[in-house]
Amino acid sequence: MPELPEVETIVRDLNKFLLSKTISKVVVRDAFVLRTAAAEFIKRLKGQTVENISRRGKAIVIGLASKDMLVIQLMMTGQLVMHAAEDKHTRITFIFTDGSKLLYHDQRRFGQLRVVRHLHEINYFNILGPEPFSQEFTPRYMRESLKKTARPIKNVLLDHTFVAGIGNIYACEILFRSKVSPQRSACQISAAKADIIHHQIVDVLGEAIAHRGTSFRNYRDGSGQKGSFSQRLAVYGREGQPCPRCKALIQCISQASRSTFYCARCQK
DNA sequence: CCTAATCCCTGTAAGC
DNA sequence: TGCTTACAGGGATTAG
Repeated sequence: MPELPEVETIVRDLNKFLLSKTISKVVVRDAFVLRTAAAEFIKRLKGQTVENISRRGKAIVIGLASKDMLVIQLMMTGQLVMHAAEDKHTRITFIFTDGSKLLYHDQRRFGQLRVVRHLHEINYFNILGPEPFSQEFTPRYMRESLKKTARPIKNVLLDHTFVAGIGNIYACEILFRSKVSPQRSACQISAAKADIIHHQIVDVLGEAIAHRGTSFRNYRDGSGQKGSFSQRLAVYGREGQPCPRCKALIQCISQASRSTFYCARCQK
């Protein structure tokens, strides 16, 4: 379940391994993850040199010499790894002219890989909100956005049209550190609290990137290694364990068809 | 327009 | 032991 910090870690790894490499061969072992014809996908990648690698939201964007872009959305169980062995979950293998390989693994096949000329060909990029680390994502934007809706704050954080890149794990952790209940209606949150949540969004995501992400189940970085932020999770996956702040037991509830972990005593 | 619910997929774990 | 069922959740789509 890669969220922004995990995808950012992978992109930084790929920038070390992949830049300037030329694709000599693409092996499509499972065309389902392409959602388009394999022949066209292969044709547009073969012989192309990687010019740049970036991230937008939870999507990986690989710029090619042809000015086409390979867009990869890992969704829940997608992995993009160098120096790994192929197995039954290997859906696509990219082979480079220097003999190295990049594997796309995906246990549950929710991920998608597409080659496009412009990002707006993929609807995801058209509706995506600001990047948390961008100048657009200001405390003012945060306050104004929360005023507009009565939805629970947890659901708003998960809404990628509001801000890009936050998933279930970090939404829980951000609200814990902000001492705000995930069930609190967004429009009832004070300006001061909105500022705190804004600050925690930037802080938690930044700290998670510094720890190379969170490996809860499937996530692995570009080298197949786990991220260490998992050890710093205060509430996620900790139902029934004592709150690190007040020792009350962490609760698990369902919101927007996702599990929410929180401390009912110190998150108000 | 806004929001909630449902679906996609498969490995793992819990329950009978 | 072995089968069945529930669950994990990013994002598109459908329903209300």
